[in-house]
Amino acid sequence: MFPQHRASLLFSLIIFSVQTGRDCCQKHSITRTMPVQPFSLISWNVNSVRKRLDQLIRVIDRWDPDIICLQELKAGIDMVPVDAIAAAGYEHHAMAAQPGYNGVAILSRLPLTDIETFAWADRQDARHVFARVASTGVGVHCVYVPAGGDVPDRIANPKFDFKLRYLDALADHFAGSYGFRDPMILAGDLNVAPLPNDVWSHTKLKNVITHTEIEIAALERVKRSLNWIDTQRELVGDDDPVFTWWSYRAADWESTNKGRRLDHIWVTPGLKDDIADVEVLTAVRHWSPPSDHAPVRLVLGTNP
Amino acid sequence: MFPQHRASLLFSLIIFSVQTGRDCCQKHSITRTMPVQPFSLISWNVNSVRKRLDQLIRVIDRWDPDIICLQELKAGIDMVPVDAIAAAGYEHHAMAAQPGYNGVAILSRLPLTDIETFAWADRQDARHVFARVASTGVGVHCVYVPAGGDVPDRIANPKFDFKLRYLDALADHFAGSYGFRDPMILAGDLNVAPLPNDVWSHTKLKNVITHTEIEIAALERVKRSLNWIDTQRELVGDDDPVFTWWSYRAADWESTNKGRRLDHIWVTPGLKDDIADVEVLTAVRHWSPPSDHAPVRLVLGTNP
DNA sequence: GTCCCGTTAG
DNA sequence: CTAACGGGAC
Repeated sequence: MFPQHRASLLFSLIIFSVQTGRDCCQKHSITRTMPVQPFSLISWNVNSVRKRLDQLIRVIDRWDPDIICLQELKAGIDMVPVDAIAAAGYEHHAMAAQPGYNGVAILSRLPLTDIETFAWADRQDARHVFARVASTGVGVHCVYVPAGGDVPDRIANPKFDFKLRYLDALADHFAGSYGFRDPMILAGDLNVAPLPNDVWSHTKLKNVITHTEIEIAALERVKRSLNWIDTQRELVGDDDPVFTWWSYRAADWESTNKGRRLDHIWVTPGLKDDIADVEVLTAVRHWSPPSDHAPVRLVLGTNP
Repeated sequence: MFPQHRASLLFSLIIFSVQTGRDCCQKHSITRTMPVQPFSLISWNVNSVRKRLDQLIRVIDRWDPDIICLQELKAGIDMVPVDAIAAAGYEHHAMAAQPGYNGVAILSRLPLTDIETFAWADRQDARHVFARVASTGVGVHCVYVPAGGDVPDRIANPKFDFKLRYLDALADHFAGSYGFRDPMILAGDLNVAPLPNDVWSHTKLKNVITHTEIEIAALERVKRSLNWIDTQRELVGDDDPVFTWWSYRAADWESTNKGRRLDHIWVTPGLKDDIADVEVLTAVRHWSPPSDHAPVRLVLGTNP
């Protein structure tokens, strides 16, 4: 069912620095890479890394990803079980943590460089961490976009306003700090289900947060900032429903299947042809005690 | 190690009503009983009946008591898992519950009568419930005496004052409402360790609540009210340490053994000769997740 | 240390 | 519904 891989990596075949030309103050030195062995990345909103530690180990045992992007750590930096994670083979990590809320981490079998954490839209939330895989230069953004509260109104609901400003800041950052040819992956809980088939009912959710027009437009701006490719839709097209999240409040979440696709893995255009597989690990949503999000797994293969 | 019994009961051999004579308004009709088969009762401060439900079932499976007295239910009446308890064979219960704190219950395989709940010392705490085993007339008091806070000073610490007033009210109730020949059992967390060998250090705990002189005197008054017999000390004497409680805050509670005997099972004088066995079920304190109290088990045998 | 509860957040 | 937190209690 699921292809099994040994720990692998993107080998750099052609390495050259690129200046985008649109920006005089390029932050990162950029590397063009070519995968010769499959490389896999799992993104998962764990809803508490402490409560989900056992399941994280199970995910590792079963899929053995090279990189894991976690969102909603919900633990202060000292409370994240880094020792158990390192013991499971992920000795390298880039993390932004805060007590109780938010928190993102990139876990890696291989050394990471250029680690940065970002706090957008005038709040110190731990929602965005970046790192490059040192050996290949591939950049990884792990992002947890604000949920946005209940009322889809910027003025009545400051959380919704924050969400939209967060997405705008993210778009500005990508447009201003990287080049189109920088090989990067963006993985995370983006808290927006942009397409009709990203929700169980396009009509019924038109006015509920995660599927409103204004959020979809804001996410589209982020996507355009670096011509990001939505790997899931690149592979399966837009015509089939794909969900990664099912509310806790429905006991029969699988039979009713009122899900949404809130978790995404994007790649920059240079990696588009390397997309070998993308899948939602729905099985994990059945494990106990569950996160409300299922992990998403991307496999990058050989570019012939 | 532990004698195993089938569900059993006290058969009434000689049944006659008794008037105490000291009180014109006797509340209960009284029955003199004689056990012909072993009868057992377990008293346990569970520190949340919800968190300890699995362990309660294990206790039942292993010791099969006729009556179970629970303290610190810590659940509102609708939150107590009575269905699971009934499924385990205890279809009859007398309960006083309140959300969050306190809460006592008498669980029984056999029908109960004369159920009463009491709230002493001007507070509506759920700390005392009474019932009679219908078939035998033996009365059972399940009591959770207030802990009393940290400072052993009636004036500085209202909780300590409440504890002492609670014990006084309890003594008055027993003296005023029952006769010496009424066969009754008092089981519960009395939150007092009266004897030197009821604590790990008589000297070090002389001024800590549960072992102060004034509490011991107050408990002694309760004991005298009906000439209650302390079954544990009746059987083992006063010279050996016996503990039923070990603080959560010591990880190595068993090796250091800094315990106290806070949980007691008393009987009225008529049942004294029936005491067959009393034991602290220390094994249960090892189960996970533990209560800080171990259950106490009383067996009443045949009176020849 | 463990548990309840209300609050905040999702 | 699930989770973290802070406060109170033991």
